[in-house]
Amino acid sequence: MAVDELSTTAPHDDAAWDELDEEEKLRRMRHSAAHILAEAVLEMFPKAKYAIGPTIENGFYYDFELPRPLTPDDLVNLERRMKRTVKRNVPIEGEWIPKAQARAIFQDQPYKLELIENLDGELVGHFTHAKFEDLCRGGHTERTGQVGAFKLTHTAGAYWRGDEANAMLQRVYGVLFRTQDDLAQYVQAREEAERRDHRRLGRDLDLFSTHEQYGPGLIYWHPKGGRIRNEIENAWRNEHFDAGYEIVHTPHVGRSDLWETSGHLDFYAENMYPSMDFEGGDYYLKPMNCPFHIQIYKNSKRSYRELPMRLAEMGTVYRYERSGVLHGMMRVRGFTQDDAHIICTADQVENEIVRVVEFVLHLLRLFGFEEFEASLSTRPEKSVGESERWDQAEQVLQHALDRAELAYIIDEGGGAFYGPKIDIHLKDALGRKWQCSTVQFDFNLPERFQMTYVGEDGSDHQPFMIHRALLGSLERFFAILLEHYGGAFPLWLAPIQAVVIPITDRHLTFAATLKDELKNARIRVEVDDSGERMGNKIRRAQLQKIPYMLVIGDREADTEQVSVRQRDGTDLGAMSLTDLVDRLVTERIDRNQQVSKP
RNA sequence: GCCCGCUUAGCUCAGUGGUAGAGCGCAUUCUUGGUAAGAAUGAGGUCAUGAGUUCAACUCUCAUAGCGGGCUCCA
Repeated sequence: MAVDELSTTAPHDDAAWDELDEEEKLRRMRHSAAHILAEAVLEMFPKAKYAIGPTIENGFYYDFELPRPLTPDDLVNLERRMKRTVKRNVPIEGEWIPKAQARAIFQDQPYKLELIENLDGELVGHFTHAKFEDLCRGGHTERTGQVGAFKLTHTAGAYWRGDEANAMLQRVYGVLFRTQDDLAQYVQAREEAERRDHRRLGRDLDLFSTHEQYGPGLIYWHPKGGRIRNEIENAWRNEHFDAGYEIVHTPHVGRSDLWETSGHLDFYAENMYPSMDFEGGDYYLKPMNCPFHIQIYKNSKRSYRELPMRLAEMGTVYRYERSGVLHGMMRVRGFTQDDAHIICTADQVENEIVRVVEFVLHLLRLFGFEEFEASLSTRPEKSVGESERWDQAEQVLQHALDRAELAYIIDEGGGAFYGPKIDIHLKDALGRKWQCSTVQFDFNLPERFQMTYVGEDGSDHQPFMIHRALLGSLERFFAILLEHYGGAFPLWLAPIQAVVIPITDRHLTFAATLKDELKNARIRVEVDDSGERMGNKIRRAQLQKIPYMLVIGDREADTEQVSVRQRDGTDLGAMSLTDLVDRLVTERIDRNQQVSKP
C-alpha cells in the first residue's frame, strides 16, 4: 500500500469487511494479530518499547526492545495472552490524529516518535483495541475475534529499520491463517521442508560435508554427491556444446592489475579474499570469471565473423560471505558457477538473448522443473553506459521474454550498475521459488577492457557482452535439486541406481554376474553382500533411496532371472537380465522426470 | 559482523558439582533368510577450544570458534 493512500483512506475503513477479498482479509487478520501480540508483550513487560509490526508472507512479526531476551516459554505465555484477547473479541478502532497528539500519546516510545517524525502529512493513524494503542496506517479486522488461527513460531534479533548501525531489537514471528486447517497444513508443509532439508539429506545419503574447523562455507563433495554432480555437469556440457557454446577453463587466481581494470577492487573488494603476495605481485582468488573470459577474447584480434562468441565455464569462484549468512550448500564461500559470456554485435544481441532464455528453460526442464517466473530489472539510478544502449538492451530483454512466452514482472531500477538483467525463478516440488538463472547485459567490462572487433567496414567496434549463469551456483542448484526430489533422484542422477540383494551367500556368484552385466551397460550398481537378512538389505536400500532393488535367491539363480523392486515399493516381479538392462537404459535416457515420493 | 539459542560416541540425542549413557551406525561371531529392522558380543568420548571459580568442572562464570534461527517483507 502506497504511503499517499493514507491521506485518502480513512483508518477505520472497516465498514466493508464482507466485501474485502480473501487476500485482504488475511492481510488484515495478520496485521491485527501483530497488534494483539504487541499488547501481550506490553502486558508482560510494561517497560517494553515497541517498534513495528507488519504483515509478512505467512503471518506477521513485531519488533520490541525488552529488558531481557525472550525464551520459548515466553512465547507460550504470550500466545496464551493473545488468545485471551481474541476470545474477548473487542473492537479494533482507528482514527486520524494530529502529530502533536500522537507525540503526546507515544512520549515514552522512542521508535514510535521516530516513525511519527518520518511520516508525511499532519495526521497519523492511531489504532486501539481495549487498552492497547498503536501508531498504525490501518488495515485491520473489525474485532479481535476475527484474526483466525495463529501460532508464535520463533524470535530473532533484528536491527531497527534493518540498519546494523541501529539498536538490535527482538523480533517475535508468528504465522497466521484463516482457519485451523490452513494453519495445520502450513505447519505440515514446514515439516516436510525440514525432512527434505539438503543438509540433513546430504548427511543421511552421504553426499557432502563441510568441515567448519578447516573453513566454514566450503563444501566437500563425497563420492555419491560427486556422482550426481558429474551427471549434472555432463548434461550441462553436452547441452552447451549443442547450443553453440565453447567450453573454457581459466585460472583460480589473477594478479591485481586484472582486478583493477575490471573494477572489482573498487566495487567488489569487500567480497574478495585478501591478496596473496608473491614475486612482487598481489594475486587475488577470483570472485568472478568474466575478466578471464575477456582475456581469451582479447587474445587475438577479433572479426565480426567470429561473433557471437559464447564462452562457458564451470568456474569455481570464492567470495567472502559474512559468517552469519552461511547456510549449508545454499550460501557458501566457494562455489562453482555455470558461467558464460556471450560476446556479440548489436545486431545479434536480441537473437542471443532469446536463445539464452529458451536455453535456460530447456536446461531446467531437463532436471525436472516445470514452473518458472521471470523478472526484468531495469536501469538503476547509478549506472554506466549510454542511455541509448540501456534502452536498446531493456527492449531486447523484454522482447526475448515475450518471445519465450514467459510471464515476468518488471523490477524498475533493479538492474546492476553495468546493465539490465533477466532473472528466472523456478518452482520446486514444495512450491517454493528459487532464483537460479540470471542473464545480464554488461556495458562496463567491454569498455574497461577495451574489447573490440573489426566490423564489415574494417573499423573497430565495441561488442556487446552478455553474462549469464543458468544453474547459478552448482552447489546451490544441487541443494535445490536435492530438496526438490527429497533425495529420491531420478534414475539418471541417482548415485547408486540399483542394488543387488542376494538372499544368501549361495547367490553371491550370480550377484557378481548380474553386477558385471549392469556395469557393462554403465549402470551404477552395488551388491549388498553384508551378512544381513534380505528384509534389512531392502530397508537399507530404501533409506538410501536407491531406485532399483534386485533380489536374487534360488528361484532367480535357477532361471537366470531377477526379482525387481522399485523404490516406491512397486514389485515388478521377475525379469530376465536383458529386459532389466533395457528397462534401466531406457529410463536413464528418458531422464524420467517424475518427482517420485522420497 | 550483530541479537538469541545450541555444541556430549560417526549420526540423533539423554544426563549429573564427585567412575560417561541410549538408539542407530561400525566391527566380530552365530544365523542362510523371499520384499522396510534376526541375535549376541565388542570397539568407539580430553563431554567444541581456552581461561577462571571450586578440594573437585562435562556440569557454574567469562572469552574464542563453529552451527542453527533471524537482521525493512518497513506505522
